[in-house]
Amino acid sequence: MERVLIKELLSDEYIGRQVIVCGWVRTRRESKGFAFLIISDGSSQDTLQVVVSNEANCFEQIQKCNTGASVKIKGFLRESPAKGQRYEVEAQEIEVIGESDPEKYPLQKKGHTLEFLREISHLRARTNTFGAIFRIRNVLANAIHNFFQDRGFLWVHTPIITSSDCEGAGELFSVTTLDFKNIPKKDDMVDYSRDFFGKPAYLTVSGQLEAEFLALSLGKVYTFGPTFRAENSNTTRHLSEFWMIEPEMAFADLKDDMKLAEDFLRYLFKEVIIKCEKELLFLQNQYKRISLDEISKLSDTNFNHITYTEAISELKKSKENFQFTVDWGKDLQSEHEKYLTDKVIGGPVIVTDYPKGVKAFYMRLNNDGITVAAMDVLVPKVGEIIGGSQREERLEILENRMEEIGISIENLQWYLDLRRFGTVPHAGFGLGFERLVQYITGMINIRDVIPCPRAPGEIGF
RNA sequence: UCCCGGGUAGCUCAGUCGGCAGAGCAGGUGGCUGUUAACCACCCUGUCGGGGGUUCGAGUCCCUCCCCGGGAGCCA
Repeated sequence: MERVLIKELLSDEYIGRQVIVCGWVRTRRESKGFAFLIISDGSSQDTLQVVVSNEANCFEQIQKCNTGASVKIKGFLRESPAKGQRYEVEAQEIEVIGESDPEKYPLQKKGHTLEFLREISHLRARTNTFGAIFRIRNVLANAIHNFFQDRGFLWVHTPIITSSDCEGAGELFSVTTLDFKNIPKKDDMVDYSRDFFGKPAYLTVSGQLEAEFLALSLGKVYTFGPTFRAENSNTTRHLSEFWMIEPEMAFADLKDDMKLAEDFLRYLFKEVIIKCEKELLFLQNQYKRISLDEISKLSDTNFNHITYTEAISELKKSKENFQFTVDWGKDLQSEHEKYLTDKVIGGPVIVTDYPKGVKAFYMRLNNDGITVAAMDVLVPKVGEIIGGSQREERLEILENRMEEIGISIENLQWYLDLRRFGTVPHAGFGLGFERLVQYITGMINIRDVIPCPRAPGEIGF
């Protein structure tokens, strides 16, 4: 007899059939005549109620079915005579595969705070909340691939170890095999020629520059992989290791880029509603921070567009008492972004055409000479979820920008080659995967949407 | 890194003016019931984050360090 997942089991199809279910005990309720077990197996938001009659041979096994124990149960699926669940399994055989000492098992038959669960990351996926989050995370990851694959994008694998430290995307983690107790020096400086790669190496902060050369050969590509930032950021929306999706398209401008970003997000909202309705409903009821209706509405409506200049004028009009002054030329602060999404728009918004001074060197200079073809997708509560742009494809202008900002032209000759030989307009963006999951699940802290969060001082699991 | 708020039983938290260390939940035992985070009774549970100081006496006041949370900056 084959084992059946709870996800498949709870249906009329299995009524009256003998089945085997494996999982972990959530709770046990005992009485003289009956015992009830609640089992979860990770396949579904639903749990399974197992009824054990005191006349069954396996009744004595109940003593070992403490919270956390792993069990294999053989029995018949029945329609449940009591309220609270539609189906249940009437147990005939119970095998306790792995016991769990109730005095030591940290997960109790009660609610726990997210902070506490963060300290037991190796067990928290057994809870309703984290089960829901990680199933949603999986569905989104899969949907991301489907979206791009359906549209002819190639998944490309950009390096995790890089030598370029000039993207300005943040602080880098060094990668080295040098012996810290005996660091080779030359002229009082670290002699990297003796290091593994013969020069300094780092963990990647972005695969964009590599994605660009692949797009300028293959047409449409995307990356989906881990990214590392060594900033000492202690916030609810930063991780030191996170996953990023970076599509890049040749023969495309900012409008195409925006359209892609919008279609992309709408598709993901739609998919998660179709495939994770139970998970979303659970999170909605438990934390009251998301609404299925809202996500559903988002999956079907166009995003608002606003230029940076318009945004500044909206912010100046407002009577809000901002901590940071609003000035054309300065970057938008969190409080400004929140005001735009929550008060002005009331939903996600795409802000475009930022002053060149607040954006990266590779963004395409607009005809006005002072703004660049950039776009940020801002969402309520989380803030920036996507940052993208049309890239500067004109060699001379790009060189001038790099000089202006002080970026080594020498080290990026390969990047400039793309403008020397068959340059084309191209555009792309970066989506922070965890921020997407955070936005959709409504989790306050980004550390709760990734199995093993990496942040300053946090590398426990 | 900066600004706030915290750290007391396994978990969540109360602890007044400096004077015997508390509750709910969890756990254990017994009872009871097709039970639903069951219910009822009883029982068990402490490095009050670490170190130093003031005091007859410190969970409580002072200094210091560590850790956690929220906000900010940096960014996705």
